Amino acid sequence: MIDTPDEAPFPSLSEADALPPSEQHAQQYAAVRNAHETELLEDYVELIGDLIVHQGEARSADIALRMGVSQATVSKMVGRLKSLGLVASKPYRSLFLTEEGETMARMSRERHAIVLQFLRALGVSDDTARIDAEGMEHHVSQETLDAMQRFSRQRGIPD
Amino acid sequence: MIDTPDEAPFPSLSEADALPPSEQHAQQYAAVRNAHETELLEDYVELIGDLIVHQGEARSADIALRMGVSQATVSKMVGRLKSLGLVASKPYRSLFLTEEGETMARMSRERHAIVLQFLRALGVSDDTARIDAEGMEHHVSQETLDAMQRFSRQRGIPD
DNA sequence: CAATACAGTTAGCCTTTGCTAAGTTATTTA
DNA sequence: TAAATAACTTAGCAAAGGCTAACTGTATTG
Repeated sequence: MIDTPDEAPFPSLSEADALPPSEQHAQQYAAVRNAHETELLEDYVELIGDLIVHQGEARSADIALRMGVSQATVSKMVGRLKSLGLVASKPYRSLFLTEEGETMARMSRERHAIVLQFLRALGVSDDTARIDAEGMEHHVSQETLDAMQRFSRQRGIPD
Repeated sequence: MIDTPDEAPFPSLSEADALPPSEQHAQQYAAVRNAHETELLEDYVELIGDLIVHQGEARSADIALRMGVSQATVSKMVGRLKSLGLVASKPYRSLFLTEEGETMARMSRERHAIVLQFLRALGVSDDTARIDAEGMEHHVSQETLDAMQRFSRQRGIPD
């Protein structure tokens, strides 16, 4: 009896009822795996950009401190960022973003800001909003970002 | 931190937020790293639960198909889930959730449903909502979940 | 200007999560 | 029921992202 009961033809009211078609399902997970590949890179690049803006320079020790990670880990990661053409530096000196790195940093920062602002507008407390935004920002599509921005603009900050 | 915009309807994106204190900043990243450690486990457990409900049993081949991953990967992962006491099975037979696994599956499923419903209520298209929900669900705190649920209830699903 | 402290790098290890290829067990079917 | 097919497991590899310990370079300062 191989009658593998494939997907229900129509999605019912309560979503808990139907599994998406396998192929679509697989794509969802693939999208998440994909996001994971770039999100750490984006976090580093975003942080480096922020440090340059706010502290004048980006030093490995500060990155390690803020990321809550060892300096060795930062060193290795910076090597990866350099090999990807996102960061430039001379040995033992502080870090700079390439053109491409700048672009990534700007986009990350904007996305981060939109999500953070949105969560606050939704009525989430500041501390929680910061934590959740950090995790969510890499998994939010442009379409959802647009919806968030629309909502924040419309609602502003709740009373 | 300084400029939590309580008055400004929408703070401009170019306006650079000050950096949070290092310690708090590190905690944010730690929270994300922490979420990453459990989210794959949760995805597997949730999927296993869904397969049992919708197809009567959870087989490795189906999991591999739906996760978009090789069977070998599933086999290894299932070993981990078993060693964590979330899944039970006999060799070469299909999978079951332990009590603990059931609990995790239920919680994941609920969280997933809340996020998905919320995104739709926000006006995001179905396909996008599915993809984003899959990525976001593991990074959403209880406080934010509550806010999302409030919003969905209040606004309902737009037709 | 030498000693010390601080910052950055390198080497070597571990775990997780992927893969392919090859082997084992279960099921179907000729 | 034997052969073929499908499902599952195991072995061995790789890349990412952590770590500590040891080393090299830079900066301070007595």
